[in-house]
Amino acid sequence: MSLLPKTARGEHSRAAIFEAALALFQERGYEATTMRAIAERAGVSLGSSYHYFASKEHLVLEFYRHTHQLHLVAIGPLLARERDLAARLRGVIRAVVVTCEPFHAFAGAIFGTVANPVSPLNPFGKDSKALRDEVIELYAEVVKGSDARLPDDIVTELPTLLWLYQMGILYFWIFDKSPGRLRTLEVIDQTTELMVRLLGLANLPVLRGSRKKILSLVRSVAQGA
Amino acid sequence: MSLLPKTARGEHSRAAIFEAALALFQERGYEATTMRAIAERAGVSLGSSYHYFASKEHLVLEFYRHTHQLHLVAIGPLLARERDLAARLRGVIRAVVVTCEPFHAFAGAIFGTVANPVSPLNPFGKDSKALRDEVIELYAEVVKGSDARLPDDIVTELPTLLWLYQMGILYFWIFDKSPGRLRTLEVIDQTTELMVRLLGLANLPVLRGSRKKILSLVRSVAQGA
DNA sequence: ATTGCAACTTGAACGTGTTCACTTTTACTG
DNA sequence: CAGTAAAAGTGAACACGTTCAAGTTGCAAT
Repeated sequence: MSLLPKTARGEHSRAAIFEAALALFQERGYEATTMRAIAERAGVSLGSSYHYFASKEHLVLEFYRHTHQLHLVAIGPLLARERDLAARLRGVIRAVVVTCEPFHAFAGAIFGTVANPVSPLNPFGKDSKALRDEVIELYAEVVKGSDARLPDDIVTELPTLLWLYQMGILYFWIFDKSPGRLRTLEVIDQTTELMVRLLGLANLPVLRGSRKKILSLVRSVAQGA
Repeated sequence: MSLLPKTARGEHSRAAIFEAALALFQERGYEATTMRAIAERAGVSLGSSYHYFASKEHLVLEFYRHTHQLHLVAIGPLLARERDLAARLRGVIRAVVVTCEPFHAFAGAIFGTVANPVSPLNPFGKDSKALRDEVIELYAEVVKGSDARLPDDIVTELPTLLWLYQMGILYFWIFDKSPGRLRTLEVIDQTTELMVRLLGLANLPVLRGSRKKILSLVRSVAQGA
């Protein structure tokens, strides 16, 4: 049972535990970091860690919230200034990998847990719903704040698709060993441009039938999860 | 260190361990099955299990090989008879989920391990290369054996894309709680039809530019992994 | 038959994440 | 201030996956 602290002392402990975990994850990697080491560095007992975080995996969930906040801060100016959809998308997704760069070394170990349908961290699950909705809402903002004219049915489903797209990019980024993670940045530039191009074609007569089918499919799949 | 058996006795032990693991995974699920329980049911010691399988996860890799064999047997007649690409695709992918149906209950627990970039089971990794190549080769056969006329550049990249598509379907299938897994079958029918339709459109002038870009992107991504 | 050696087998021991019955501290009430 | 209940904290104990040094088996060569 993971509890929110109700006293100043509790808040301090919880923060110390998370900070110790984050530091150790970066120093040694996720698996080499033991709960005992985290507790020791945080200056609390092993049992106390479990008072605030239900499991080692839940520390990772907190890590996601943390990077999401960093991401939001990083893209604030861009979203306020830029109106072109392709540029907004490119900037936001680029900011994701830039924000996560300091954690690249242990991100791989974490992704497995996240993709695990059984894990409490799995993006389609209950524990991560709040954060998921926040991220999807962010992409709704990316679309709505642009000057692109898109059909309503697309506007409805696009944020969820962009959320999935972001996860795909992160998965690629994890494997990316190129210097400065340049390959990932290239892929981001190409895919965002391509997506916006295809969105522009969505009203072509030959494609309208497919578009309806695709959107109906997307709705059906999104609802299932 | 996981070793292949060199004597009849060794083969018997290895088979017994795998069969015990498979049975227990089905009865209790992946995580509730302990290596001790597997060893006990197989009639060997705990240490012997590790003589043939480097880890609990490697038992899952063997499980993949097993289901792949079942899948190959199941689709043999279809591939020999049917020439229509959409029908071949639909049949092959449907056969995947039908073959895996008996293992649905514990498939979820396994997928996390598979998606984990750090795990030896991760599909892009070394240990699973042989099996991955086999599956991609299967989809090459699905495409080549059809009467569809596709541009060479597409024929080259399509098998890998279909392999990825199959994994996507399996991920959806894991979450599917509908009776008889009907939703998954529906999604398969819709997506295969859609894909073949889009492949037919790939030569349209408006799309040719995008197609080149998409294929170049696919090549770049596939090579990265 | 004896030897030698590789294949095979064993289970105690290690470090891990997690649990839980218990103690200590904190904050509030009368 | 005393009392008390909630919050915070503790560490021994548990079951697990994994390792390893030592043991046993079977067979080919001498």
